[in-house]
Amino acid sequence: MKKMKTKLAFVISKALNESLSAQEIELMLEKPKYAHLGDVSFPCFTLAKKLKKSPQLIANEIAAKIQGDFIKEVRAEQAYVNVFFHQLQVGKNVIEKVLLEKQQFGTKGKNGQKVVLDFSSPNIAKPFSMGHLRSTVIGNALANISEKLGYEAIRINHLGDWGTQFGKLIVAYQLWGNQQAIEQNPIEELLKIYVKFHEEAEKDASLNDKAREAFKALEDDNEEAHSLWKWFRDASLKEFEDIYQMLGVSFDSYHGEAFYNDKMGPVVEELTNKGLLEESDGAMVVPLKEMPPCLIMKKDGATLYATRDLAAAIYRYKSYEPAKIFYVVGHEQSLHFKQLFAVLKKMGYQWSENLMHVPFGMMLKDGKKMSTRKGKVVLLADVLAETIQAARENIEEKNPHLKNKETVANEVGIGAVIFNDLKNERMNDIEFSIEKMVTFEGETGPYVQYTNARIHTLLSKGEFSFTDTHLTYLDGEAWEVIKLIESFPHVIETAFVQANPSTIAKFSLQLARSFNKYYANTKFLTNDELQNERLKVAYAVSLLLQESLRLLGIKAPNEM
RNA sequence: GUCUCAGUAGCUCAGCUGGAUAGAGCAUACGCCUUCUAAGCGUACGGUCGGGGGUUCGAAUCCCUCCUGGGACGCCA
Repeated sequence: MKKMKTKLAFVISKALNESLSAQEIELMLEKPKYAHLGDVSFPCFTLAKKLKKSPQLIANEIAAKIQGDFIKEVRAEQAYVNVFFHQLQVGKNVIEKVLLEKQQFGTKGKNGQKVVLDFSSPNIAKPFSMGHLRSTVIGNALANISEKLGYEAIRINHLGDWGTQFGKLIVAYQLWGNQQAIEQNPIEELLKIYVKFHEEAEKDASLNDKAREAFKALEDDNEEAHSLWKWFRDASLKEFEDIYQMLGVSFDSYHGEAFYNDKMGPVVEELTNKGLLEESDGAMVVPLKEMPPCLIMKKDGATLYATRDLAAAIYRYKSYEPAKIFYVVGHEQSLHFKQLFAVLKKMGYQWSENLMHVPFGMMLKDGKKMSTRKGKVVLLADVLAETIQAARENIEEKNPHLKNKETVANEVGIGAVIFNDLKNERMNDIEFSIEKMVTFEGETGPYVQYTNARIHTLLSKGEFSFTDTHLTYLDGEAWEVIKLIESFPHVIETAFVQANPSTIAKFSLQLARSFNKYYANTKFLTNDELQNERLKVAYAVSLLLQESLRLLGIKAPNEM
């Protein structure tokens, strides 16, 4: 099935005796601002210069020449050629395609290429806050989108599992740690002794020296230090797993920072051999054009963040040979990634061009960055508990006889949180608001889920089944719905190209809204020959709503 | 200071590879459940698209400049 725009562009190109190619024309086609002006329009301003005629005249001439079985009417209005499609004809094509392909609509065949996604990446022994949600849900959605478009997605959780804080944790544990408490509540307890360490270190500076020693021991592979580190890591990870399970997120690799400890030496060596390193104030750096130099080694010879990321990029490229690597990491690290990619390029790695930083805005509280220290951190687990509770209350109030109440409450509550995040333009900062998240009206995840659930009721009450995929009738009010359905494959591709899942969230809202409008004014269960035709459209809508939600990592209950 | 992101309705945001009359949701007011889930639908109210220049037949959209706010800028990650 060709896109309607593509078909129309072809016809217009012919009308112009192919003085412009169909591809060129397709780029010029636009969606009229108002529905009464048609489905697609072709502005003739630019042609006016070329043909030395008034745009109105050109519009008239083109309008007179174009026709096709899918075109119902063509009007020249001012400088525009406004085209109205034959609604049933288009609807027939689109619905048939969706009914046949179901959730595979818009899916592309496997292309044999891999996409590596580095996302979520929380720090060990620190709470999983609302701040970590963004990377997690954006990365997960991008992975799903990549798979839909034929890529194999490799999901990597680049854990923050190394660094001097582990020296502090080890010392703190040896002084005040309680094994049982940590087993039961790892992150809370570890955070507690971590905070205590900082308080005590204010009074007794020798603690910091001890922490340095402990970290040194850890780096030297001291057995006790290592086993403590591993224990902290495992225990934290176990707790993160609960969150990931709620969010429906999984990973192919948990190789965090520690994994690259033994892989940085060769990178430094390679940089040296390639003559890229320079000494600067005692540190080793790679100077870069038009940006600050990239620090590779501290004056004490220790490696840095950038060194680790270089090692990771090279390792990942060698292991997977991916077509793309996405780094779903906050915007505040944009410079770091620019430097990282530039250094790889200087090292002669052509593939550095396939690395893409996918930045996003911050989660703010009271207009400011959330900070663990200032007690401004909001735990994701707490937020999810609240939204699930809100979903429970809604169910009790609105649909008390629902089966699987608890499952649905989870799906709705969690979906609300994920959707609330993904509907936003990636780069925008988001002001944290629990009130907004427990509101299930308007532009929210539950609104989309609810629309889908109502369609399921329609389908089951109407005993919908289709023996043929042919659509024989279409309500005028369903036209906007049909046009949206047609655009779905394009929406997915845009989301991928722009690495922006919000495109899909916005699409799902539009589709739900336009269906609800249709639904509000149309009786579906009429027990006549039209019932099944209307249900075909409704079914197609529900398939796309479910698929959109799935791509975003959100469940779509049949009832709620 | 340099770089970067943002500034659109009371609030939260969409629209930004330039196009016809500026779009949603929330909030407010008023309607619509004796028939498909009211977590829904409708009507009304609401705008110097941060300011000023420029490019263009045409600018919320592109360029310059200024203002405001966030972030990043060598030995943290």
